[in-house]
Amino acid sequence: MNESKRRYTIKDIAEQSSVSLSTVSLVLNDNPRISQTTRARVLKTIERLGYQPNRMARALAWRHTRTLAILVPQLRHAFADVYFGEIVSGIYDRASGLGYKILLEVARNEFIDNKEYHQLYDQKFVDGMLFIGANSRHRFVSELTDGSRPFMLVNNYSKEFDLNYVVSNYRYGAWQAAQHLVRLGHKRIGFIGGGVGEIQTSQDILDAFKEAIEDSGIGPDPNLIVDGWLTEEGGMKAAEELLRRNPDVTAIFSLNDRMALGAIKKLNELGLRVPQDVAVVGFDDIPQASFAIPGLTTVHQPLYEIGKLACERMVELIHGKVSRVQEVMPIYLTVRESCGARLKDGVAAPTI
Amino acid sequence: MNESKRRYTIKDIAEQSSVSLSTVSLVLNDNPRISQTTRARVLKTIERLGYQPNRMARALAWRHTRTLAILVPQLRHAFADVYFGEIVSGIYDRASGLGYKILLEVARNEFIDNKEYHQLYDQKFVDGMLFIGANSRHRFVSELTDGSRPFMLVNNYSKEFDLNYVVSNYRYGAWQAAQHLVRLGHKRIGFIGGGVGEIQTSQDILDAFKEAIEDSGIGPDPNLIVDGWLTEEGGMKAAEELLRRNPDVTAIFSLNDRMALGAIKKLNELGLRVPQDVAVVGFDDIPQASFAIPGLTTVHQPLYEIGKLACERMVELIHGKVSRVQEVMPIYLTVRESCGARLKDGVAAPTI
DNA sequence: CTGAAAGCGCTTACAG
DNA sequence: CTGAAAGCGCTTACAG
Repeated sequence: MNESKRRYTIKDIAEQSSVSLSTVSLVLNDNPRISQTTRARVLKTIERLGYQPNRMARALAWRHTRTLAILVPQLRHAFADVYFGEIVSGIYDRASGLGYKILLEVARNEFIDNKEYHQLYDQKFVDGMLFIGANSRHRFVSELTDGSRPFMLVNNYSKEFDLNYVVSNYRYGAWQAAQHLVRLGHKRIGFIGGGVGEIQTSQDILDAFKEAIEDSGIGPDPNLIVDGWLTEEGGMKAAEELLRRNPDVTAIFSLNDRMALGAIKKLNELGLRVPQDVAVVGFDDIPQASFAIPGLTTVHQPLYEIGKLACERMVELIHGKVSRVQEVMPIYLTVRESCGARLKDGVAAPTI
Repeated sequence: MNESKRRYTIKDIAEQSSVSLSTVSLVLNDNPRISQTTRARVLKTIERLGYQPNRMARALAWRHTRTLAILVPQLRHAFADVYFGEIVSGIYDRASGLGYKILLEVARNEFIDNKEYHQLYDQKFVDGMLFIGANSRHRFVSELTDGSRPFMLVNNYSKEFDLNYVVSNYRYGAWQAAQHLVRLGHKRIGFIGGGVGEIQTSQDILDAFKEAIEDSGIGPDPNLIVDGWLTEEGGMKAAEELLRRNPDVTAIFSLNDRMALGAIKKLNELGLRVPQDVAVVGFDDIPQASFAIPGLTTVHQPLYEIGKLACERMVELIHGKVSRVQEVMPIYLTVRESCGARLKDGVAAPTI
């Protein structure tokens, strides 16, 4: 039951198999040079002793660790945010299949000031890093453009720096959602934003929203745009402010689901019905969106798949199979009840 | 901008500082034996070259990595579950403050079959492991009882095995919630469970629920107990089944918030008002609970704090400062609107 | 097909 | 107060 205190090393295996250290190492690495018979013999004693090669020693000799870092911005309880969680799950699952371990990192101030984004690579702790949720204040990413340290933005991109990324088609998604509201006859549509001007994809959503609105002949109105800080609390406050400034609003486009859920909560408190009095559409399609009351119409982002793809490409980057990855994933509107287009559950929404 | 390809090593620092390797290593480890002057000199060239010690080499020499693994069960997109996410955030934040890195692991079949729960330690990949969400099928934990490999159950415990854990007082929490419902006059109270018989804390909730009900003179009724698999979908199905079997139900106690939210959704679809027709209480107090409509009355678990404490104790375990940790955290009911005790927002609930 | 030796980049007794 | 040397546990040319 209780294994002996000292772990076995390659030396033990060599001795007990009557071969050299090199030979053991070579079979450990599936080198075809070793004959089947000695290979089998070595494998047997490895099995018998339950030997596990020390990964630190291998990493030191190999100069890589088969470990990837997932980096997220410093937010309150970042790992409890479903948006990040879905992507992390995708990355983890793919990494696991490819034999990679996942290390968690938060872009705290010290992380940036101490250049830990370099240290992680240089201390040979990770082979690559995936950044979810980067914003314009994370200027250090500019030091990761040259490709010497495999780095990627996940579901985000940069116009300023030439970085690797996998991102969904935010503009098209936002355009679809806005068009949907317009086609439903709404003319006074409020916009609850978050991260606009700081997060490229937030900017994209707002831009596409404006474009869709104006394409429909509805003039832009700065009064209809408020900030909700991407949180439920923020969404509540934003909805309140929006209604105060524009009592005639009949629809709200929220830049993410968390704010949309907050907005619905506030609308409810104000005695306004969703969607009869005010229609609401969100963005992301987090799992909670479908269990909200009413079910939230929102732009579905394939978060988990984005995570998987990003991880896969990252490993290709590490192995030098590709030198640049800049991929855009399709994205579509999921119609539920909060926009009023669907009257009965189970009935497909009219695309008009 | 672009650093030279080869990273500096301790040897470079030694040469450029005109000292030996040992000396550099000793200042790296803050050894007081080194004089202030040479120490300063070495530090200067470390600074100048931007030298970073290779962590793999240190780990090899030290025989530990200052890395902790967080283990979760194999669930669909486990890291997107807010329950886990809150705890992970707590562990991460504390680990970060203590200079530890966090590695993610899922208890997949291969993880168990290949004894990766041993490998992780024996390959010197992690110094300790924290398991969130263990259930009775994870029998491998029995091999982690002897303390040779620092291991801990987070917000869970075992009656069968003598393991380290930090857990909240589930029984008392459940008892409070059940009592609350009883005092509100409910006599036909449905119970939506999940993991009962597999997860010790789930069993505890059910036991405490039954106890509270029976203490109040209400006889037990197996018909009132259904399984909702701990998910929103499951909660919806469970609520439906519960109402079908017991049209006279006036309250529902859900073993977690996710199912409670699903139950409310289903009640809504069935045209039943919460709390007027059916009161609902949940368990966990995930962030979403307060933004649900109506706000969910639920037992607040200090998930983030539990994660922090578990991490802190784990590090003490690693350093041999403690040899056993079995701590229970207090827990209390948070009253919102879904139980009907609170009529207006902002008004404190009567404890009766 | 196999082995001896140098090397990966540190740490830590042991001398001095 | 500082240095030479052995060691942590592997891998990988280089010989043979």
